[in-house]
Amino acid sequence: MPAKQTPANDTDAASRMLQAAAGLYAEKGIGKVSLRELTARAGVNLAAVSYHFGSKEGLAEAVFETLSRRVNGKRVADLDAYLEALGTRRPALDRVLSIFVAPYLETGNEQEGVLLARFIVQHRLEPSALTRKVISKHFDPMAKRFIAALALACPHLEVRDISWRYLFTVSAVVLTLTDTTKNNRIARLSGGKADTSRTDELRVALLDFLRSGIWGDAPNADRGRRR
Amino acid sequence: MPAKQTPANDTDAASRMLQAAAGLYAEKGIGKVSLRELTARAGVNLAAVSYHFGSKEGLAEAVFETLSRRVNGKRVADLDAYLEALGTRRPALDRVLSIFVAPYLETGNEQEGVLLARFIVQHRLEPSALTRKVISKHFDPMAKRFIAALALACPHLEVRDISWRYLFTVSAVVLTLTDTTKNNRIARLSGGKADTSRTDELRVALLDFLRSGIWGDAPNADRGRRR
DNA sequence: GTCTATAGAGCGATAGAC
DNA sequence: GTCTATCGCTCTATAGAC
Repeated sequence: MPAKQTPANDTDAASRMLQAAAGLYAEKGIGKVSLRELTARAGVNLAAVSYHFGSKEGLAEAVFETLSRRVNGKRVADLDAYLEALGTRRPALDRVLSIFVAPYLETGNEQEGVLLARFIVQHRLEPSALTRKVISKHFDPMAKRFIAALALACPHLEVRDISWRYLFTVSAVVLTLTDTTKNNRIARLSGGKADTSRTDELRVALLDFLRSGIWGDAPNADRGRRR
Repeated sequence: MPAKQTPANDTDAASRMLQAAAGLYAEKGIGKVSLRELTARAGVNLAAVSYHFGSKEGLAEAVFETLSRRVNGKRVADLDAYLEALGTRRPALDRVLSIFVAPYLETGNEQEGVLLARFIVQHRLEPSALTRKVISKHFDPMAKRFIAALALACPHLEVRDISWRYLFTVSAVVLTLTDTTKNNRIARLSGGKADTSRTDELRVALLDFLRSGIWGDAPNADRGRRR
């Protein structure tokens, strides 16, 4: 048996369909991929989707179930490990946030971060039975863990404030991640001074913004305190 | 001629189509409205859209052209008036932000804020010729004005930082506004402590978050400064 | 000018041949 | 098991009757 470069999964029809679907979802949007286009890219027959996944929606469910389980499992595991290593000490806001945004910004996995962001945005724009199911199963429990961790990191805040700021954080992260092409909007507006396609700079700027926004220690307009 | 309760525009076929389109876009999403559904609600014939607007896309363009021109015109005018009244004094970050988020949160116009937010999110998720045109014509100039105003309000920041934080601000605002139903996600996650359907509380929480995030005066993880 | 009726294209799903 | 051929549906756009 000759040594193949690709593992068995890459040549398996079902795996090729999953890969093609993930790629097309990230590129074109989740609702804009037809079965004909998808099966052409995967190199399988039109009927293969129905045969292996039952329906078009079955394939999408498989893609997002797998992705969401893996990503959120890792986020919660990383958070657990960090909190456990701390013992009774207060977690650093910055570290909690880093763990939270990691899947969106991991270098080498840019496409996965974009796909994940697109999924959340799609759910907000047009929730479906599929997105609702995946969100409640794989995202809600993770979100509750992070809200609790943020509360530990910010003892001066009430749960109410933390909840609001978690919502704003998620919104800022995922919507920013939907525009990371070479000619993204903020690159145009800033003349290239800021550019979401430079992932490392994006991470630093994003974490700065989120840390300050969540911590909340800013001058109020009425008091007009200076730096 | 008997006195009618409704002005001429409300009974005009074109106006009824524009109103029906705006309502359906806000309720169901911009890409999910068929001509049959739209013309049924407007009480006109299926062919009326093509006749008055050329095509389905022509109608959408009319809706968003009008909305974007009016909303962003008002934002820029309000900003101008504020800056002019100040003379050479430094603008308050809070006031600049209030003017910026106003169209999204104005009470009485909730549906318009939602429609506006949906339009931006739709553009990020699946940019089209139509959204690109409206964004570059009606949003980009407004955005540049606000970035400049934020720079005046935050003299300790460079344009690069301001640009990043403007992007995060827009993202947080519009994506938050896409989930303001009675059973919104953050209401579920927080057990009702935070709830985007309570617009007044949302405004306060959002402006707090944005002001802190943009100003940037938060403890860094390494220094571990306390409140 | 306005509407009816339909053309024409693309879609997801599937029966049945192999 | 896999593929071809096709069904039935929905959509936008428009030609032509009124």
